[in-house]
Amino acid sequence: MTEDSEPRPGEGTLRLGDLQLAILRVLWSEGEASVVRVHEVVSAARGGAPSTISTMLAKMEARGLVTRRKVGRQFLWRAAVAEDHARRSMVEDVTTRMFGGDPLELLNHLVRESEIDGEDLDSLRALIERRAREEGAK
Amino acid sequence: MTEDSEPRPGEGTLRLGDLQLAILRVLWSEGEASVVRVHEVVSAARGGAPSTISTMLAKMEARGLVTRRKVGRQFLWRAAVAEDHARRSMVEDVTTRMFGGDPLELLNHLVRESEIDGEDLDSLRALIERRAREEGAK
DNA sequence: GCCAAAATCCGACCACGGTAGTAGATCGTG
DNA sequence: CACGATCTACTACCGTGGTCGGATTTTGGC
Repeated sequence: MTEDSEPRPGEGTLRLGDLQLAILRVLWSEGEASVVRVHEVVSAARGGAPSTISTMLAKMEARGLVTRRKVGRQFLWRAAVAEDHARRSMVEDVTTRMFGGDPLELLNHLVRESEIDGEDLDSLRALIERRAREEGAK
Repeated sequence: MTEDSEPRPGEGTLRLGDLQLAILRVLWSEGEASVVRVHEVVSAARGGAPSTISTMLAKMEARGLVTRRKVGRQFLWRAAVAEDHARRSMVEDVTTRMFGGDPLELLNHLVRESEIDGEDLDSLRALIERRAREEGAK
């Protein structure tokens, strides 16, 4: 048991800040990226110095959100949490915090409050039918 | 124009911490409540000293999230943001951050990933039909 | 009128996201 | 070999959520 002592980020709700999310998005879409590369993409949308990215990446590594690997004179960074996991976690968070933990309530809210046109309604119907079939066949 | 100089909390996405949300929940459900009353309810679920509630309430007043009114020897606090507004804002936030701002993507995610049984599927269908009627009659 | 109880206010801390300046290490090239 | 270009690491700050202890104010009762 020499490894595996870092706290896995799977437990508990992971809360990501804006910068963290922006960094993760680059990592998710590119697989691996250097600080310079991440900065290139992130700064285009929101500005900031390279050292800001570097510092944040270090903090995120400490929390087990990313890993790094030395290649030549630089590091290549990689996300340690899947985009899907982040999405799931964030949706679960808002569900718990604002809808008593009931996803159906959130669904209800979305259908009522969102800007949805007839076409969207159709694809939503299709979605439900697909899910109903899976449910029936289980 | 002697009043109305506090920044209205309607602009921008309002991000609420756990304690803030817990406090607001009490205020939403009771209309008005004293620090002691809020503490009574909140501490039951998560502990904490009365002064913690008091301090947080003060910070929240500075941000325009709550208002207060003197009654006898104590203050009665009242939420300045509607529960509905908070819900909408939080859902919009996660939609923007994780689903490219497209509510339909979030809907999709929920139908795919949530624990939903046949009955839920039925009420969801009803929801959509109702919305479709409104949409058609507009 | 005075005191104990009740409630509030004030100042202090910690954790963490975000931001960056600057120093240190490394490498390619003239 | 030395120098400038790259990259990374270190340190320091600010804002804000969260947490209190303790001082202060207000009151009701004796």
